[in-house]
Amino acid sequence: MENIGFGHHDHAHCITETMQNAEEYCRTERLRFTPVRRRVLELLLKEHRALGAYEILEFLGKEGLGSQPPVAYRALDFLVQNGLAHRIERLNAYAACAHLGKAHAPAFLICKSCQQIAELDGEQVNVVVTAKAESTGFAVERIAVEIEGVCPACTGAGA
Amino acid sequence: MENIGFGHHDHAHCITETMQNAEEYCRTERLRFTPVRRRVLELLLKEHRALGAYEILEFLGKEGLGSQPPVAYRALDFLVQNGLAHRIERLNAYAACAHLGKAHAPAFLICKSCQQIAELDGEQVNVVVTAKAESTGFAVERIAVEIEGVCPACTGAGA
DNA sequence: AAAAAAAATGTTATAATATATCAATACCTG
DNA sequence: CAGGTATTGATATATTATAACATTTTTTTT
Repeated sequence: MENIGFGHHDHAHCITETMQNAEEYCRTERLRFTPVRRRVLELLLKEHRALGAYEILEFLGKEGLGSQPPVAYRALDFLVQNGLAHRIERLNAYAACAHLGKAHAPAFLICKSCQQIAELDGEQVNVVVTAKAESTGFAVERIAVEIEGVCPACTGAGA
Repeated sequence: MENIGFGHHDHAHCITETMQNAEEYCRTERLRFTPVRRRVLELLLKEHRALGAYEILEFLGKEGLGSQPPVAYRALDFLVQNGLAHRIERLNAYAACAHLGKAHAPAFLICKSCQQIAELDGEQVNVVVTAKAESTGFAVERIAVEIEGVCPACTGAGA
């Protein structure tokens, strides 16, 4: 798995490609990629950072796609449920998944300064942690690894 | 570091010992271990699970120690800040630290069924994650590892 | 194609979690 | 004990999230 970092990249391309992957993924999985759901994923990709449900709702409202909290929460639940987005517990916020569809073990880098988040490959961590946990008889279902700090760009900028 | 698990233990002893350690820790660090702060830590130890701020506030209210949210949040902030308790992001809740005072890298096991939490030694995970993160130029400040699943007791009970 | 079932959306209301602000009090420290 | 700092008290409000039920859309079955 490739680590998606904080570096510069072809953002327009990363959006269209991920959206295409999402379209295809939903088609093959027979999931309904409805307008609201599609738009929420697009917003997450476009902003390229973790967005709160109410931030998303604000965008949706402006675009006539709904203005009540459940609209945003339902779309986000759908995306998270199907691995198209992740919930960042630390921030009570949501970010587009950087490795669409593939089962993976994300570890998140959260920049305190610019709120951007990056997704590291947490597979190794996952293995270690699972072994440890299961040796105690605990049945692991979900692992969240969230790393708070300052990204390279913000460190450089003196933040 | 010893892993604190879900097994049976001498709970009264674990409370008094941890409280004593906390008292001493605060004395040597010149921290003010005020009645509210002391009581909140006691409650976390007594319940032996993650408690929400408002659950704690309810206890405090009954005991005349304050009834407004900031009372609970301030005490919890103090405990977390000084390593006497941890915040469990996944639950928006708080748990007493099982390894008082020592710098450590906790990883939490969260039982979906009984809400008890256990603290694993996350040192190994910490090292792996920190190396990975810092190789991207990210300055790590805080790592949260939270593992959701079902504890041995609840698995046995068919939960 | 019509009927039935399932999934998604619209809408209202409210619950749960958290913080800002400012006044009052307690407690160190010189 | 005067002055500064940390803590607590109290009010208000912000932020995040869900329950519940009506309506509409889509899919499946007949």
